[in-house]
Amino acid sequence: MAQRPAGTGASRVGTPAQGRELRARGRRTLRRLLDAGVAVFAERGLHAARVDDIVKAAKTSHGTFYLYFANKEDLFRALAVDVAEHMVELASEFPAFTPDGDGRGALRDWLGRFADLYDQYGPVIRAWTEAEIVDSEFGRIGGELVVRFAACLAERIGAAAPDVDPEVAALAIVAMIERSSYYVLSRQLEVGREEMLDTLATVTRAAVYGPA
Amino acid sequence: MAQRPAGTGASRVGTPAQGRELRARGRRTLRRLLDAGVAVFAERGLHAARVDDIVKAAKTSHGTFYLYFANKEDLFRALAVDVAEHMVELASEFPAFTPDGDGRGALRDWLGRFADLYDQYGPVIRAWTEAEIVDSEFGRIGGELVVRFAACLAERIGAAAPDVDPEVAALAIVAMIERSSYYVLSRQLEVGREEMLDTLATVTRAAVYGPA
Amino acid sequence: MAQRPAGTGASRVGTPAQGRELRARGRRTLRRLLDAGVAVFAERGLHAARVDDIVKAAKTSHGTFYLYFANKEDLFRALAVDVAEHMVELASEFPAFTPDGDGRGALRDWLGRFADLYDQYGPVIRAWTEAEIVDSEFGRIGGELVVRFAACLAERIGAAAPDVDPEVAALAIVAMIERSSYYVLSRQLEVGREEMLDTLATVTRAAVYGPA
Amino acid sequence: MAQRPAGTGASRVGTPAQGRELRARGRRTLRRLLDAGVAVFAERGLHAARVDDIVKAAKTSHGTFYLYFANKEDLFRALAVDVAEHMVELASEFPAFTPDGDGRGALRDWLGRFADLYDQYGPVIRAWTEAEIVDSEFGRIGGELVVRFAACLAERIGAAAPDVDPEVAALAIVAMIERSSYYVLSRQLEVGREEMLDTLATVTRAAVYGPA
DNA sequence: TATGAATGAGCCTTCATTCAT
DNA sequence: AATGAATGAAGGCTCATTCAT
Repeated sequence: MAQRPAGTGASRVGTPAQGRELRARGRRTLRRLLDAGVAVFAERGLHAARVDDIVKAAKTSHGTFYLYFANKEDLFRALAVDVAEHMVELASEFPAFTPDGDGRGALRDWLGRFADLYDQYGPVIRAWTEAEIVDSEFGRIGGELVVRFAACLAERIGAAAPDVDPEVAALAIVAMIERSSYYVLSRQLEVGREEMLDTLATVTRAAVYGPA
Repeated sequence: MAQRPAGTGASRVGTPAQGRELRARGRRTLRRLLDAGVAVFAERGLHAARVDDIVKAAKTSHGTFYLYFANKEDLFRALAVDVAEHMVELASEFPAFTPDGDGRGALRDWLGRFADLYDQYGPVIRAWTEAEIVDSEFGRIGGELVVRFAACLAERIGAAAPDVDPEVAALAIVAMIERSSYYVLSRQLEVGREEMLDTLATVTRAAVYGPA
Repeated sequence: MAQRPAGTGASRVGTPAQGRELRARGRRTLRRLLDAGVAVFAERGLHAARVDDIVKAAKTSHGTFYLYFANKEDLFRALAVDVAEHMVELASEFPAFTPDGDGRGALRDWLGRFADLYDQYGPVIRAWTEAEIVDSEFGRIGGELVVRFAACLAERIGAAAPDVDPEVAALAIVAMIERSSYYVLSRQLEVGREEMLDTLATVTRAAVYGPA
Repeated sequence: MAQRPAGTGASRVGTPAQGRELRARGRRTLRRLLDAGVAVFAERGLHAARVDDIVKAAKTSHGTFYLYFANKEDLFRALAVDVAEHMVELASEFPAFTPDGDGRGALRDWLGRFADLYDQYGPVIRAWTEAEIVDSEFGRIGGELVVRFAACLAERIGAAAPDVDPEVAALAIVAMIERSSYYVLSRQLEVGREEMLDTLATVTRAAVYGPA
């Protein structure tokens, strides 16, 4: 998804200053850098990741890195924006809650898609939590995303469970889903994907509809 | 490295076994450093925190810092161990679930105490998530803590909700509580403490007992 | 650490196996650093020499230094290995002893070559004795060198003077030659080069052939 | 030997500023510090030796150290002066060379006494060579000592071997003896004391009297 | 478009020395 | 006479960023 031909509306991540057209070679280099970014942020976290690690992983040079990104944060932002779009899209497809069994199936499917996204972009998502120091730029990007994400859920919850604050409940549930995915990914919780999805579906649904 | 002094009973932090006894002055310095650590980790996070920030906050010198701690991580560990003990203690007091109204009140109280702990030590707790790179020492401390914490809940949940994997459910709930506290503390969620507690109590209870 | 470049034939220093090929500019920088190392170690000794002194002498920056060497010791090692090769080579050319006058001339020539080597690399050789704490790496390099150096002499001595332990005698003579060169270089002994060489030739020869 | 009662001509090492009388306790502390100095300089060398090492070895405190010595160098100087006196004394007893067998026996005895001294004070002697950077104070102390030491020999040699520069020859021989002792002490040369003494006696004698 | 090389501010850590009790 | 505690100037090393080719 993350292409860099400047000037096209399709582009999601941008070159630092100059918005130059990229030829095939440039596009390949850019892609290598983005992929390397995901890999290195995954392995070392945002702060510990060095530009040197990234260019080595991308098999390119420091000079080249700065041809494509203004700095390390710029690369992170590019990845983050990309993830954000995916997540917002996913959030907008959060299934409507209904008390019948169908609702549960749709919810489980949706959770499966979230897990897929997390598998792919987890490192970037996690790096946000590392950057959540309030006044930093990343913190804001991450924070806004979570809030936006939660807002989508809040709508559905508002209808289904009138006795809780929908915003808070939604955020709580997002937190639950995100962290659970994280624990599974980082092997802190030794449990299979399917079991996690089942449990999350059950618990999430219960949390919204509440006890009898 | 200068060893940290043996415990004095009053505090649990900064007191590994091998240390020498500290005089009153030394104890005061140690306390200033520990407090400064919490403050600085809160403000800047683990990586961004500089020893210089900490000694300035503690109104002492670099040399003195290294008299009490081997390095920044050592200070963090001291704080982390302290938090861990508090949290494990709190976890062991997680109220038994009962379907009547009493259960909800106890749960809300317990959540209140968790929120208090988070107010005090949130920075340290959060810094863990920053350090969760799997093979690092901190990651392990933090990971183990969460698991232990969740295990306490799992016991109760196992009895109350036989149709979910208690471990996963417990971890999911812990995640929800922790992250929610975090969002409130970091002002990413603009909501009052009481509302958060109410909502969390409702949702948590519902999550465990499920829909009618 | 940035690896040091592969050898270019012209020089043997700073050229471990694994390194990348250096361009002309890089080679010049490396050479400046090596030369600066000799100069600074000469002036201040191994311990007292600061990386800062070295980079100033080489007219380059700290960062650059660490591009070529892992640390001060690594630079020293590079120089030491270089010296060691020269010395071993020289040792292998130690003249065969014969009781006639010819032997003495060859010996004097050889001593002259040793003195030349000492003029050029004395600082490094001397720094070894500073590092001779037994279990350190340098100590070992230096120690092995002296032993190897002495072994070459021992062969000749074994034949010439059967009534002394050739190894010990060789080492004693090496010690004498090295220290004398050192005293002259460090101006602790105010004597001209030629006189020193004459005396050493006489004494060394006498030491081997012994009294009538 | 190294007592510190100020004001008595017998004293060889002195307290920094105040020349106060020492009671029994003080004398014991002083001795512990001096002994610790020898031990630590032996183990780590002059530069690498830390005051902290010394006070730990002496089972006393930093504060106490500075009660007895102005600084680390002052302690070293105290030890050095002490050694110097012993060495000069020994040098003055260097046996007169005579071509008969008796001379060899006396020489061997003398070398044995030198070896004893080296066993005891080797570390300090060696530390000199580490400090021989020309313009340092220690370098001067050490250098002068060697020169003085050599001068004693030079007198005898001048008579015995008129065809070499006696000063140079003496220095060369001193160098040989000192380094050989060093190599044996530091285990770089695996040879027994007796063999070393025999060989040194033979070689030294031969060096002076020359071949038949 | 790519890259090898250089830079230097910034941070961590050590250790000789001083101070207060 | 002794000591625990404090200090801060050095000095080592890293790494984001820039430059010249």
